[in-house]
Amino acid sequence: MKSTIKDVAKKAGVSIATVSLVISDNDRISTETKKKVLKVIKSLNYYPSRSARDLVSKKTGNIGFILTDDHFLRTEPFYTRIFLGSEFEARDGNYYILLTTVRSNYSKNDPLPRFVLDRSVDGIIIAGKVPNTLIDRILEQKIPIVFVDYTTNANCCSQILIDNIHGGILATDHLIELEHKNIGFIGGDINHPSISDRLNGYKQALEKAELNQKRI
Amino acid sequence: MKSTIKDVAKKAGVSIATVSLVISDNDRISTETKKKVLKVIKSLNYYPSRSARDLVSKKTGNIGFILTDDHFLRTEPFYTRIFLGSEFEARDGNYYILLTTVRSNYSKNDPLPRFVLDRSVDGIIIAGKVPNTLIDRILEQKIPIVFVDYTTNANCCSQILIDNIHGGILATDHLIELEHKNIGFIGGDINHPSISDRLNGYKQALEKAELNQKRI
DNA sequence: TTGAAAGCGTTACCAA
DNA sequence: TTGGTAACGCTTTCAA
Repeated sequence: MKSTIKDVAKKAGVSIATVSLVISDNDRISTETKKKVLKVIKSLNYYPSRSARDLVSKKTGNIGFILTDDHFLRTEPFYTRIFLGSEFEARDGNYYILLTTVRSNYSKNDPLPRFVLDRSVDGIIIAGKVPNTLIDRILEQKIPIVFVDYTTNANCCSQILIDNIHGGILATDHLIELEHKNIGFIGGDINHPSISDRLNGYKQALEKAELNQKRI
Repeated sequence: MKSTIKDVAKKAGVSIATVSLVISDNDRISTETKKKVLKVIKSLNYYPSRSARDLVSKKTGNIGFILTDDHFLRTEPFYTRIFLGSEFEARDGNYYILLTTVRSNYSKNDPLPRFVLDRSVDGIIIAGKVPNTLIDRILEQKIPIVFVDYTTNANCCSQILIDNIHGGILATDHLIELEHKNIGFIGGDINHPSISDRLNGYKQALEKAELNQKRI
């Protein structure tokens, strides 16, 4: 049976309030009691119940992570890496990540991710391009969003972006320096800001070099 | 502000007990009240609080998912697919998946995944080969495990396996039928049951065909 | 520095 | 068929 804060309190001979304070590392607890309680906690292998804690603190301790299924299944595990990185950081902050994929052709009638419906997350990370309808509907729910590698005109949210324009310039410049004359551009979904930015950088570099440009 | 079961009860003119019964679709509620309550629920955009629910029901509504980081980051998104599939099914059952990766060289001193420490999951899925130390330590905590594409001698748990031996036979047979004479075998970690099984199938097929075998 | 007790939003039991 | 209420495990005032 999992031990509760009561068990700890009883065994340590203090009140549950004290135990709670020790757990939150409150400074108005004497070093002595703190030490004592801590020892009992360890001996009982006690961990606070997340649900009880969440219930009173009105937090969920979860962060939602949304990407489209095709992004996630890409052979190039770019988004998988971002997901993993998020998980690492979340762990540090004592958060869990709830991942869900949505169809890239998400439509108005598709249901919202469950964690937004039942408010199981304190905030949401959106990685890569997702349908705008979805974003709007989440925004309606007043859940904070952070974008990674995607930008939307809604200037609602923090965005973590790559300098794709500069990347495009650098890549193209490199080829120009090698004295290549016919430099093409292969991109994916041109509607994705990252791709169009790279194309942009590519064009800028070419213009600067006054070369012909060819687009594949 | 998120509405609670109390708000629903008040607006519907019933007790919270009744609302709770309606939510769990209990049959001893008259169709009439049920309809009424359901309408209020919708109008209030009410969703039960997960933490409150978990607290009393002593469930977490979460399933842990463990794999090693290198498995997850593989270019071939095999395990990513398994993860996604699990997520789909979990969704159906109103569960969330908590994913965590562990280092493939997990050692005794590394911490257990947080969700096992604080018991944030009702059960765990382990995909692919993970260190045995880890498995043992989870088992100690009496958390149910299901293995996917990995088997351990501990016959503690359900296991979902691929018939790799037969797969190895099929592949080798195919090449034999094409009259190839020098058939090699390229595998990954030979300690992974899946790989050694395939090698096994390969050998069996060769023996049956009385060919020389070569191993790369 | 510590403790008592209210309250968080549910579920489940027992009455009505 | 419905309602009252204890209980879940914790945090957080307010007192002591």
